[in-house]
Amino acid sequence: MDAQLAITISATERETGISKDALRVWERRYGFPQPQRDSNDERVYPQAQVDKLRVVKRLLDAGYRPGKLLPQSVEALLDLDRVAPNSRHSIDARGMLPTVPPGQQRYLDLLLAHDAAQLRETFTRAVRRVGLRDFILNTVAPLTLQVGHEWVRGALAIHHEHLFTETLQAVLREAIQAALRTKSPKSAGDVSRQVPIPRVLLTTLPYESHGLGLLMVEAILALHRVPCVSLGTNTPVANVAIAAQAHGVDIVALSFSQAYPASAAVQGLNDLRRLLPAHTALWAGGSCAALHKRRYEDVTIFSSLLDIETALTEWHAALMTQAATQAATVLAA
Amino acid sequence: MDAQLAITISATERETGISKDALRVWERRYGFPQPQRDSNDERVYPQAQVDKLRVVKRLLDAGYRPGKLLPQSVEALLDLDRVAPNSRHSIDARGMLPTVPPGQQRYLDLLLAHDAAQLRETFTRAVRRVGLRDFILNTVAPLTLQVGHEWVRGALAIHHEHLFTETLQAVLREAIQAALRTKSPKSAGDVSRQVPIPRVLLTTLPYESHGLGLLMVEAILALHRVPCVSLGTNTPVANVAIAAQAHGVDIVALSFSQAYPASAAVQGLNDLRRLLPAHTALWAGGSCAALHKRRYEDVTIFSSLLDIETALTEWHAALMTQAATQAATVLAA
DNA sequence: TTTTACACCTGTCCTAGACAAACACCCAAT
DNA sequence: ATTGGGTGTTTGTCTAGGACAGGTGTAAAA
Repeated sequence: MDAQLAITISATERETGISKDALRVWERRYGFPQPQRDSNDERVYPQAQVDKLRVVKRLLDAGYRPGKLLPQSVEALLDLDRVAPNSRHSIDARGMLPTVPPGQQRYLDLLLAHDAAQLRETFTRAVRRVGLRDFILNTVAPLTLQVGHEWVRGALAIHHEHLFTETLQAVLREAIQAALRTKSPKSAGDVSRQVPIPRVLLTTLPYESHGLGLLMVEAILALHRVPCVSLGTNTPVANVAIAAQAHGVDIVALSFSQAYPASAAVQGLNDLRRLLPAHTALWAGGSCAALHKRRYEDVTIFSSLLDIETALTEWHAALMTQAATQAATVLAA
Repeated sequence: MDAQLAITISATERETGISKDALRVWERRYGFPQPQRDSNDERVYPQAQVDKLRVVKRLLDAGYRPGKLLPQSVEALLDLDRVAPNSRHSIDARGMLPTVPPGQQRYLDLLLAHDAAQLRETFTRAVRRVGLRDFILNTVAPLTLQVGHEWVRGALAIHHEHLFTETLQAVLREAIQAALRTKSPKSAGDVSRQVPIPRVLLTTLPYESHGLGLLMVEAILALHRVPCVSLGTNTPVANVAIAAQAHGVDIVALSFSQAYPASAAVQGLNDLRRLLPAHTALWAGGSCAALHKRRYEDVTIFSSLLDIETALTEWHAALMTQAATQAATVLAA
């Protein structure tokens, strides 16, 4: 039974997202993890250690450092995750909150009950009731954080998270299509009246396979009648730049989840900014810590989905100014 | 310029799917790849070598062996890919064909032209014209293979493939919803009349992030009024088993792409079969070589999407037999 | 023709050391 | 009180070659 629950170093890497190299060097330096050995003298990680590693990974992503975390017990770590985290280390405390907002408990219950049909139905009804915009801002965004939190806590298993993602993906895609099909934007008294519509390319960089963020952005933009070209997840930086030029887009928007490696985010954004033409705007959002710690040259950082709408109006304003300047130049000449 | 096109060993692993360990050991044993070194004496792979590695990977997945491939030149390798491959080594020759079927060239052209809107529109029209079933069997399935082939050849870039996948995903999801919404199955004179509908769980095992196969299966099943619970991609074996029981499904269906590591497929399928209750059927399909080479106990292997419909009628037949036997037993008692 | 035995091929794991980049911290200067 | 520039520490990833289990192909035996 114990042997059944112990897994190889490869499997541990896959399940925790911690590299084999890191697992070995932690063992050497901090004494944890301390895997058993099988008959070939190869590392075998018991379930309990894998569970602790998952919590460690979560806290690392929140900005804590390995030296502080690894010597501690699981209980102490879970306390860190429960308690409001060190403000120096964490930007976004929402995912850490122990209390479940009342409106969300219903979804979590359906998820726990594996009621796929009902879950989907409830999502669809919620979209109809409160509208796509409120649904995303007040339901999807916080619920996604909550599900991630419950998974680390052990309250939800991976397949719950998968079901959640898959169901929500289907609902959002349907809602996006419906929003774009609406011919006359009567109720949407916003920036889209007769002004030029920006062309947007949407994707994530390599190692980022979390695609819900992209769909949320796509949905918000669809409400403003901005259709997107989405490349899905895991697009290499060089290819993002090539695709941006080929599609002739005005804006490239990237999404980074909480678990995205900070160094890759920084380098990816800077590289991409260099590869893109100056007139192409670069937007980046998501709960990755590196986004909000660093400063970037000519990259717009979003800390909330609401910022998209602000940025959209700013983009229009910049375009107007530019057009006015050009007109003035022409007149002066 | 040369430096710009050279990448680290991590990036090479990511772009080719060949592990760092394998890259180093190939260099030691076969003399290829032979990366340059940067100022820190670390490996730096020029673009040309990465390109060759991609072709090598493709041929490895098709059943060739490293010892035969690595000493050869790129040109020789591309010839291997062009010519009909060794029948001992390859099960599915369709992906290797150099000729592009006439109906597909249109899609490839749109993809090359980055015309996302038109591509989607053309797909949608094709579904309406020939129906979802024919669309999948005659267009999506072969086109997916073709796109993979063109990518290895270098005719398509990664972002083309991403756009293809994303667009098709949206179209298929919409079509699936439409198929399920159709209340009365007038035209579909098939197995679904009053007979019990099997509950199906759909997913892929870890390291398999190719989700189009799942959507194709989901669509075919939707046409037979079989709704699926899909967990998306990359679900650990243990969690598939737990989810299958939690959802109370009759069938677990897995998809394996051509690049899926053979050993993982064999072990994953056998492990899963052991973890699932005997009355739960296990289906596996896709162009992974290991599926068709090995024999499995009580696992149904699909070599074509058409097999799904056969298996569905067989499932019903088995159910009837079982019910009849039970009834007979009751009468006898 | 099918089966068994043996040799070779091949990817992943191992150890242990080195180092660059990121981080934490302190102090001086604005 | 905040900013800027040190300095020392922390930390992930790279390096090397060796070892080995399991897969593959081939040749001999049934």
